[in-house]
Amino acid sequence: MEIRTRFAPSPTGFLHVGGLRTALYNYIFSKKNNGVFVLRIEDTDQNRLVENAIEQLIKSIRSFNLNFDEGPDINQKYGPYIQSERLNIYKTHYIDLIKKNKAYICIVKGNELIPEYNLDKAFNLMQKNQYVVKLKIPKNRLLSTFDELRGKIEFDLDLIEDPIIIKSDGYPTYHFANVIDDYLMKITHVIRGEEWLPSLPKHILLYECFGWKPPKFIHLPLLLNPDKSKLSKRQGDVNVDDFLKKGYLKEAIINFIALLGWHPSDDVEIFSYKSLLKNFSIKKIQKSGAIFDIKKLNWMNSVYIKELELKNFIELSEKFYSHLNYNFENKNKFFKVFEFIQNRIDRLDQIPDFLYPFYVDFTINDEQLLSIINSDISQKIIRYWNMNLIENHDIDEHFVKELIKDTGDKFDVKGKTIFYPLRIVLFGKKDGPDLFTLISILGIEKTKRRLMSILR
RNA sequence: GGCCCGUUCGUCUAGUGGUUAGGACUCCAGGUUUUCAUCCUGGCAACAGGAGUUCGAUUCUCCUACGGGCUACCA
Repeated sequence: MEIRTRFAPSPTGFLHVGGLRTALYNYIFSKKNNGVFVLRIEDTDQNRLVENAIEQLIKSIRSFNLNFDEGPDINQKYGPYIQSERLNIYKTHYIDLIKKNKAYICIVKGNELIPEYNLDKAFNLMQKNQYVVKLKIPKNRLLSTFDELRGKIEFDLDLIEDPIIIKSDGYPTYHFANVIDDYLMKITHVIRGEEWLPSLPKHILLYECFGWKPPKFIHLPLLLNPDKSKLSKRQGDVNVDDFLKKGYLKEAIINFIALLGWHPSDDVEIFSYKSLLKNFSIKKIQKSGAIFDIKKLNWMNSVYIKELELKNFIELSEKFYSHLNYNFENKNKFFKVFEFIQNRIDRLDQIPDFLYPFYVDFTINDEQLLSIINSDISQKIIRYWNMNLIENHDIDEHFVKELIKDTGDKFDVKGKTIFYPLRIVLFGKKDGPDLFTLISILGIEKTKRRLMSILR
């Protein structure tokens, strides 16, 4: 049988990292099995709709290459794929349930819901009254169901109240729409968040009422805040767009969230799409929640950044530096700068800070740095370098190394005593690129200008 | 409160009826880099607790504790 999975977000905002992980697992599982991945929009709460959210969601999902085979804008095989466009489908189904006595209506009177169990009366009242539809939960029954990860789960139905399946505005609730659609869209595996586990018996019961075979259920462990509560805004970013804006690479994000709740048997940490596809297995999904640890993401992101070809790195960085009005005409310098940067950042939004000293004639204000460059020995060293760096001479790595050695011999100093003042003057910081790199990026003219500018 | 789910280093996790309980991130130390970062090496650090089953339990069962989720005309 063809494997069919779905991702079914509500258009209440941007794509959430938890949502992205759910989408990813659904996608990978279907693709691994040569199956079909479906996108369905669950917009049955008219109060929480956010403008353009559907477009945004679709854009985000596609930008991570989680290409769905069926969805609102592609391949309408079992469409429409937007729930608000399926109201008539839900209607025939709930009418069916009422007729079968599996559901009943309640007339809305102010804050009260008054049930009407008599069929004739009910259909009559429905003509000119506001009503909701409730599912009848059988009493005195233990419902036994199954989650592929957790095994058998039992629920005492006496503890569950009759849930509303159709709201008074005519829209279905999640519980109802979700079951109807998963069935009609021939979904074989429902992979969704653990927060749905408590309502599983309602869903199973609905399948029963219609006489349908339910799909397999896999309830994913939750993504957690550092304090172990369900991942939310307030304690950091949750929108994938925010991560993109900070310069996390898509591949790194995918890799990282894939490992939040899943890991194969070996010690590998870095996974491409291909290896994810190859290694993924539902059996290896974790049961307990996973804290979203930004430090590990940062590390992983830096790994992905370092692996990039310089050309690709520059290309991906474009929107993080293009707004700066620096003169990037000197391509040789430009490449050298980025080569240097690539090894030192873990997020692309850190690029401007590193670009700054190379492209802007900064002044040094920090007390500590000033006191270093103003010391007698520093001034002597800087003057010595200014004398020895001569334009039109070949200033290569060897030359700079020799000059460092000379300086050490001449002034009887070494290490930081030499490097700090020079680097502060040329780069604005004690630490950073080695002197040869620095000089070769700045060029001899600018190097000398910076050296001279602080000479007393 | 009730119901459901969960519990291996601080974090993400591997693993097994008998292991020195493995890896990664973080942190620390050393080396390389006459700075820093990178890189390399090493180190710290975990089976929630109690019963039971068993020759032997981190692993199987039960209980407790703790954590989380759900408990809407939201998903």
